[in-house]
Amino acid sequence: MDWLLDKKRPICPQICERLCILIATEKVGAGERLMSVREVALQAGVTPNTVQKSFEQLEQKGVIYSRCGSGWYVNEDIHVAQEMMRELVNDKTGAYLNDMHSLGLKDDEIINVIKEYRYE
Amino acid sequence: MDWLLDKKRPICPQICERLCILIATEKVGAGERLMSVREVALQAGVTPNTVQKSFEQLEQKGVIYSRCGSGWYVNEDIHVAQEMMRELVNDKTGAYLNDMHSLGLKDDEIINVIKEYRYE
Amino acid sequence: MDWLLDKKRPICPQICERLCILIATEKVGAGERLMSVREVALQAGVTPNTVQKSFEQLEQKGVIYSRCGSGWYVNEDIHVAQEMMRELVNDKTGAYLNDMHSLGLKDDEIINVIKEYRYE
Amino acid sequence: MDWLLDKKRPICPQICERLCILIATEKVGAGERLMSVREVALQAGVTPNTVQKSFEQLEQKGVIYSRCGSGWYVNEDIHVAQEMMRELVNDKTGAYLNDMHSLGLKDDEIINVIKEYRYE
DNA sequence: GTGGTCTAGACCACA
DNA sequence: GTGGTCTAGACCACG
Repeated sequence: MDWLLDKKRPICPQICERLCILIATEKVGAGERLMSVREVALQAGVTPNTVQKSFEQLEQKGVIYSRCGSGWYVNEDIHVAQEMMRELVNDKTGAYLNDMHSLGLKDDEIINVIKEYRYE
Repeated sequence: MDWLLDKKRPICPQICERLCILIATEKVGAGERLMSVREVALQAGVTPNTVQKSFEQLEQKGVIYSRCGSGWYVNEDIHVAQEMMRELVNDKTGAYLNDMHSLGLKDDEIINVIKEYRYE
Repeated sequence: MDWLLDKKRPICPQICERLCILIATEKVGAGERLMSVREVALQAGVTPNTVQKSFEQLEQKGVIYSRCGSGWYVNEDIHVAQEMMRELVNDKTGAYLNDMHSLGLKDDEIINVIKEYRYE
Repeated sequence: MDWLLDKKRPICPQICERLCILIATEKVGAGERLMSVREVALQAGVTPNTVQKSFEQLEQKGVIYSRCGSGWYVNEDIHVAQEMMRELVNDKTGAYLNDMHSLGLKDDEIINVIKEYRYE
């Protein structure tokens, strides 16, 4: 699995988002066990500490839960994860459009910018 | 003028951006005098200290310059400001596309999301 | 029998406590045979491994003993179990009073809270 | 201020509780600034890291909020803090009574145990 | 000075 | 092996 973290931005929420996608898209099914904190940390190249924080945040939102000594498991109800994903898309899009408007771009110009965007 | 600052993010660069837009879009023309540090601070609801820092950063990039005892003025050449704006658009678009890809959306889905976005 | 385990806390000591209560309150009499490891594991919804460990800990404290190939039996002297129970009561009460004091309650207020507690 | 932390239990929730009491009892009024993370850390004799975590948990519950570079402030609505305190008392009492019942004690016996409890 | 984030590494108890 | 908690210390940008 690619984690492709953007090191310029806080890592913790990025991990949260990635895990959330795995769950919302049922790559890891309801009730199933997620990768361990240490495993994710190794793959993503960050410290277990940061990953732990991400897991805890998702737990607190009701997306996953932990069984001590055994691992982290996806909540039976994945509705929360899916709703969270929808909100993320909406929030980020809203913020982006806001920024673009502040920068003086009209809606059709924004779409052009996106279509013509060249990835490095 | 609305400053609409996001209190969760660093204030200083946000002020820079806003001033940059004013200049690049010629709301304040080349050679003209900008609002005073105090005026901006009052409008934006931040400390003059922060605004001062923003002005200095723009000066250092060659967008504006100060005349002792008189205030801050837009550089005759607004090319730099316009280039900065283009970079802003590009950076923000890149970050946004990155986020959306992380969230599992393909390019055409992203455009759909934007087209269907409902402003509140 | 309800095992009602708190999945947020270590399972092993919880099993120990429950077994200890059964013995101290003579629900299972001195010299009698306890449920099998597997039976307990099934009822409580944990792995036999964990239950086995609990039995061993109780054995080591002299509360029960195993007869090879036959199962686990309550010790003739249930004094140890009763002493353990008394300690449990004391420890839990101490922790509870500590918590309440931390939350700013005085001794008489604590007793009122308990008297007025409504079970759901 | 005494923090009187019980080093046998997790420190983080203890800090949360203490801060919550300060707010619920209006020792620190609505809108006021709390002690800094570092200050609490020094007083309580723990690392700033742990205190930071506590503050973040209270923020997430809507009890306090942070102003970057300035400090942590009590939310205008202290209702949340007061409700949180009530819940803490209730939850801990419920858990305690549950435990005591499991240990075979009746309500009046429990009150006797508390009245006769000797602090070390 | 402040909060925010992360690293590195330790220790514990549970499975 | 796993999660859970904490320490120690670093770096950054904001006020």
